[in-house]
Amino acid sequence: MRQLCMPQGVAANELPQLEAVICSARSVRRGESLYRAGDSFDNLYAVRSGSIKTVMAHRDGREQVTGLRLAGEALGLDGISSDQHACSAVALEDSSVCIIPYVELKHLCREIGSMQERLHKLMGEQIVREAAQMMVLGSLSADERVAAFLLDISERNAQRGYSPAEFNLRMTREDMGSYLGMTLETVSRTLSRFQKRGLIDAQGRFIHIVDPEGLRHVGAPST
Amino acid sequence: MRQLCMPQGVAANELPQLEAVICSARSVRRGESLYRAGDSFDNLYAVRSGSIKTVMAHRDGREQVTGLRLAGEALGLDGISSDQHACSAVALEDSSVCIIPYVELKHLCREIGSMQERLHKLMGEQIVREAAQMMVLGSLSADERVAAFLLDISERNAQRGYSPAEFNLRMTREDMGSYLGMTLETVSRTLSRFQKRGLIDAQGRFIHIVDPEGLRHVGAPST
DNA sequence: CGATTAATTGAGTCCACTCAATAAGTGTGG
DNA sequence: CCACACTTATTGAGTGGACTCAATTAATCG
Repeated sequence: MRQLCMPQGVAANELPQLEAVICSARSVRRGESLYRAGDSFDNLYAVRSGSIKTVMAHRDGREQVTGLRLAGEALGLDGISSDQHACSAVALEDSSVCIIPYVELKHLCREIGSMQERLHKLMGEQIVREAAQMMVLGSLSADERVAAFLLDISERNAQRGYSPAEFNLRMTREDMGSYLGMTLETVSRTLSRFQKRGLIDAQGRFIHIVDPEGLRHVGAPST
Repeated sequence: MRQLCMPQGVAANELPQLEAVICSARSVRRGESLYRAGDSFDNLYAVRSGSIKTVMAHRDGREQVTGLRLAGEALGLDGISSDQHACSAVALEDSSVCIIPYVELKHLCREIGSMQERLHKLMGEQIVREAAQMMVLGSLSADERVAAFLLDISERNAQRGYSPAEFNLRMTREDMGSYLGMTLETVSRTLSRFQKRGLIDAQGRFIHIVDPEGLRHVGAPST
């Protein structure tokens, strides 16, 4: 648990203080919401096990997956700006999270510089990650989007000490399509094509990346 | 200047302390970069006058506009996560910015709770704004994207005390297209069509929003 | 095991793209 | 001030990539 909740960048001697703030854990069953858009914002979370998607809704009801959090990653920053969550967090599988009360974390950040630094970096990382996803949605072809997504998951798995080559995606083709701005059919076709080209080996939601370099060079729209 | 640099949420009696941190201002000529992707991150900025776009580059050189900052808005948060800026900031017109050294701001945030709160909200707002833009790029049709963009600018103008109905956009059709994930030709055609429908009155980069409610109801892809 | 949800694949359509040509700005120097 | 070069914007014609609709097939789960 020490490694999972707000992990990097906190000096070992400060861990007890952080643990004093992390009051508790909570489990979330598959399909259940950790929080919903509009809920009052009280806590940040760190995914302890499992995986969670964040979903944002448009006025007219259309929904889009705006993020995916794997074990070890932080969650809930969307509530800071307005004291209400801007999106919903839904478990993709039975998961558990650490609860980090924001008010207490704020106080801790005023006492401990490295905690302040860590929280700022966490927010900064999300800002950069979302900007990168804007590039994916705005500039890449369907093939490139799927390739970029697979490589992103692969990289994040590697960082967290799991296999970068094999993983269980847990989300449906529809979720993937929603996150990547395309239809579930196009996602499915693209994965099938990647498989035929020998780039991946997909059995439903279980993905084996055979040729990461190949994925990295999946062609641009036309040029 | 008091209203422009880190404006809302800072109590009046704390302003002198904030002003001690805002060391200086800087002007940026049209087309010039305030900072470039890869530059070391030292300062946050507040746009004092003019407007600035942020641009992110893909490995292969493709660029995309990821944000637009108007007078009164903050800039530079993309550098916090890695101590290097993740995108470039380019002036759309001759502009000036306040320079807020990050290290000093961090110290101030540890001393003054409302400053900490303000910085957190600033970052949280950017996170939510970017998530909303992901929705625009992933779920909306070309017409809806342009309408959403115009309404966003209109709203931000209103918040800053300018006219929500008339404004000079300053960016080219290409910049708009890049930001909205479409080609400059499609942007141009869409604006022309809006004009024929009596939704807007556009003279080049000068936009007059005639029927904001109409814009809000620009149709979905098919349904 | 049967019921339901998820994934694959095919056929045909359409929206936004590319390519291209013209028009309208913008700014600079003679 | 106008003429020139250059950038930006508009509009047209035709194409194509991702969409919709539809029909199976494969998983998943009570």
